[in-house]
Amino acid sequence: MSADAVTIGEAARGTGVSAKMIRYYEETGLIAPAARTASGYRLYAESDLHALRFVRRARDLGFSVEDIRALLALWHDRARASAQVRALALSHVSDLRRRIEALEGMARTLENLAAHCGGDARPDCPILDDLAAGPHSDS
Amino acid sequence: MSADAVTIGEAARGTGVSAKMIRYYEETGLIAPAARTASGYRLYAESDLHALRFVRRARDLGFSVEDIRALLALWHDRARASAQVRALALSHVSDLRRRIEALEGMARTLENLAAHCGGDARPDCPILDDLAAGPHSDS
DNA sequence: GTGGGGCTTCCCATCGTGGGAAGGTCAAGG
DNA sequence: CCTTGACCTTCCCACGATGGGAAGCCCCAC
Repeated sequence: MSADAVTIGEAARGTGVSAKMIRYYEETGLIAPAARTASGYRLYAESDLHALRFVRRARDLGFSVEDIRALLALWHDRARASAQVRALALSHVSDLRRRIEALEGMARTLENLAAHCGGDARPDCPILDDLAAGPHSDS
Repeated sequence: MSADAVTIGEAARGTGVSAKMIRYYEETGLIAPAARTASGYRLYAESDLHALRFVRRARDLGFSVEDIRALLALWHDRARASAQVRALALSHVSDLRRRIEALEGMARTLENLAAHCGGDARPDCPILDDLAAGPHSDS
């Protein structure tokens, strides 16, 4: 099995989580307080790095830190029901889908407006006109 | 022509921008400082409400306050070239598309994982396994 | 003239992240 | 043994956009 404990900098390099964020996660109780050397340096064992990679991956998947707290609890709970994990993931998916729809609507509206905007040196621009006209349902 | 100046509360109700945000926009120079009554109350004329609705609409379209600053400048500039507006809008669209793609990737990955997760009471769950396995390119 | 609602400013919190200062530690090289 | 430089520690501040709330003034209707 691999190496012993490493310092925070190596942990950061090895997990893709910045040292700053590792301390933050510890401070907010997302991860357990790290072991310390006699002089106060934090030490990370392989299992700690594993947890950090878990957090990193979940952040990459767009989970909030609070969601990750729940996921980690389920992860550490050997008797967890997969239904809970699945529900959490699917709830997050629908959240993602909602955000995607919102962004899609914005993008479509702007593309429509831009399509009718000459893009030349004339000052007529339906984009500004639309903005000035106030909110309405997009096409 | 319509009414005279209104107070910040009425402006908020009339534009959908909270009083708090109106003050913030003024403080950060996004909108011009409002006129004041003798006793210090802010007063908003129809043209101010127009600008606030412009900001509101642009926020709804996902523009950052900094982007809106540029849009407002172009709006106020009667000799603006529509090309600039169009470029700003399209650049924002590609930003939106990038964010959509990122969210889409997350959603797809999670849906794949959830599809292989029993969702029953057994503790086997590929979602947690994947998170624990660290980052990899999604399927 | 009093009560209640609206306005003012000021400070604080959020969420996740980064920057930087002031100071202790450690390992390598002279 | 001492210096140097890279690393670590804690602490505070900042972002962007928004909301909450306190303390205090103002205005209108009764």
